[in-house]
Amino acid sequence: MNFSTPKRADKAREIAKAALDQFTHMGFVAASLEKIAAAAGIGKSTIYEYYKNKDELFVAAVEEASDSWFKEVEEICRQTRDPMQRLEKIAASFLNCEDYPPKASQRFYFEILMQTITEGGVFYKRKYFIREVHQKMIRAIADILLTGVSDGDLRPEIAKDAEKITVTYMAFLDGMMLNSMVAESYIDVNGQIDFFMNRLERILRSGPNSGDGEAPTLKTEESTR
Amino acid sequence: MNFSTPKRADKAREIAKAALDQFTHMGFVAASLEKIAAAAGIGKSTIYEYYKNKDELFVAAVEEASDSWFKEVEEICRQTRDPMQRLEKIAASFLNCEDYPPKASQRFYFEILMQTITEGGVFYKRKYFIREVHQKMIRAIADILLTGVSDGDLRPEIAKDAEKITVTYMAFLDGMMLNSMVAESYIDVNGQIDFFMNRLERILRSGPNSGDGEAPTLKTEESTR
DNA sequence: CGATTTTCCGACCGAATATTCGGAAAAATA
DNA sequence: TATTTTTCCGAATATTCGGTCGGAAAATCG
Repeated sequence: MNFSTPKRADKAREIAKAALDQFTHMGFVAASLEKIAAAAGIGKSTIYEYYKNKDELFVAAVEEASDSWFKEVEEICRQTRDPMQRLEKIAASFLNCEDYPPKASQRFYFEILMQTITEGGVFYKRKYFIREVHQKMIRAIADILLTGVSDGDLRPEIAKDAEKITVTYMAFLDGMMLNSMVAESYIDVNGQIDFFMNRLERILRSGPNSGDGEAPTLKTEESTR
Repeated sequence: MNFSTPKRADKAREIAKAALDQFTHMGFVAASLEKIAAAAGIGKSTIYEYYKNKDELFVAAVEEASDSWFKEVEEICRQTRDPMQRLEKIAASFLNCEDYPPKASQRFYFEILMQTITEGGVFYKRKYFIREVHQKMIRAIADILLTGVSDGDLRPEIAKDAEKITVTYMAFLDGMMLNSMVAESYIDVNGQIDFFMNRLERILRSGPNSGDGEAPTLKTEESTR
């Protein structure tokens, strides 16, 4: 649509934010345009002045969310230089370990994935859009690893596996996110993250003996709980 | 409902299977009762003779699916004794590495999770149901690890971490499943699994220092390329 | 101020879809 | 065979929702 004037653009973003909020709390289908309009304090048909249809609105909401994700990663990287600490902080923020009850952002993340996966989903025929974001995420994480290597904080040998490690790390986060939502009552999510990050650190970190091999520096497992 | 007579029970399962098929291919919302009925070769309202409503039907479909998952794990454990091989086979079957195009079972798996996570989802107020299945899955995998330890195939020290390792393994599988559906074009899923399983093996397997000779199927990383 | 453009929205529309209902068809029973 | 019970389903119901339309209200312009 036409966002030429700044006023229009502002209003469009306002609507997108309200939409993001609704999508996040109730999912794409359940978040009806009526509810979104009500949340934005406008009439339903006004939405159509700014977005062609519900799908476009969802796209705008996704952009809103992904922007804030990358901003958060940037912020974390600004606050701490150590690569492992960065990864830990990103994991924590991704899994929202503190403010538990909401868990809203995770749900939205899965909504996006579902819309990409399911036939007829908003992104099913626009995978390129989600892939772009996804690849950008991978690159952001891989960069942390590579910077860690060139800074001498991580083993140099891992550079060639940076992407594989990144994908593994992200897959773990995705999976734990699911678990945390289904099984929060009997799975110690933070403990699991500690456990994983601990193992990961042994693989990545430049140890006293940088020799590859199994069972490197023994570390107390007690730190996980 | 009343499944007293065997005939009724059979028919109910037949309907549940047709429903599972539809849910799997189109998701909970898109799989209308009309389509399900058509797939089952019955009239739409006949479904209501066997299930109170769509939600109940979904529950039945989930039971159908989880049964077959556990049967598959059992079968894998019957076919191979080595714990790492078991885990690899389960991962492969979970991620459906061979018959790719369908990817249907994964989508159903996520449908279940979404129905558990999203407000108003079928399982949102029945998490206990999904948790039971989930915990049973964890137990099944953890058992493989513990059996591996007591058979001397895996390090004895890992026994106390069996559950944490299991959850990590499953979280990775869940996450990779998502990735495989979104990013199949630029992520080498099988390579990632090999990579993860390889690292896992180094942690779990009784090393050369335990006198047991080194792992028979130790892979080089090159095997992924 | 009057005219024109832009922004807004209430009311409506059509398409789905879950669920109900009444009775037909079939099966069981006597 | 006659009757009762069970199984089935076509048609109707109610509701929800995405999207359209025509015109009111507000802003902009000359």
